[in-house]
Amino acid sequence: MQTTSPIENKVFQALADPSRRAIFESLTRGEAPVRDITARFSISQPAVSQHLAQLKDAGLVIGQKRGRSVYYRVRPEGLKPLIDWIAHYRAFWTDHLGQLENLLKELDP
Amino acid sequence: MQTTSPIENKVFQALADPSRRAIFESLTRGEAPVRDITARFSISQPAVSQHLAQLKDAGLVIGQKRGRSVYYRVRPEGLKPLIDWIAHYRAFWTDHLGQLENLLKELDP
DNA sequence: CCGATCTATAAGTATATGCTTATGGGTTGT
DNA sequence: ACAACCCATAAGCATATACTTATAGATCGG
Repeated sequence: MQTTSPIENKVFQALADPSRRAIFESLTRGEAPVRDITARFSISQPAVSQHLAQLKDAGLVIGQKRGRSVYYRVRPEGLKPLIDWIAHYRAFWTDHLGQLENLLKELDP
Repeated sequence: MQTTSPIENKVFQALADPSRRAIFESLTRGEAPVRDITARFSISQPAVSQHLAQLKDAGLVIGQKRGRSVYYRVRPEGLKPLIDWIAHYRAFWTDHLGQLENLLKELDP
């Protein structure tokens, strides 16, 4: 609609799909080749590759080719746009309700 | 795909659309009736109402009828699922890279 | 070298999504 | 009461999206 950075868009959109979130979350347990990721879910390997491509384009994961496998792992910095987006309204939250302050304590106790 | 709470899904999906993020962000400036929100963007009033309905269903905004207007405002607690989702992996972030710690300092300085 | 394995990409399809115009219900001012 | 206003909802449409199967390129084991 207007002033939204492309990367921010990509991150939000990548995480909007439950399958991609599940894949992303599963990579939290550690890097894994595509075949292993595929085995964890009930969708086809191409579907997984397509999701990974989108996560990668959003900067949320990276893939490293080793032999005939491609190992994917999470890129924590990829979440920065998401965190920045929330942080952008910190002043508002605290001024109006102070609710976020409590929530943030859960994050950084 | 699997174990994703419905509300979490709704929040992520609601924020995935740039128009809805823009509307949500504009409500950060304060409550506003639908007509005012509509005036801020270049989409029709029904489109705005549909976006607001989805944001409301996700718990991100609430609407209050006053006269013939409906004033919408942000519901900060609505972002909790988003923050919880990030926080859920805090241990992972800090254990592996410690990157998120720095990011969090931006949030709660 | 050859068959098997691993992954990405192409092509096709069904559904979801975001928008539009049309309309109806509710509220206000005259 | 009536016209104007505000909003939500219905219906329709064009595009986006998430999946499938088919396939080709790359790599490994025997």
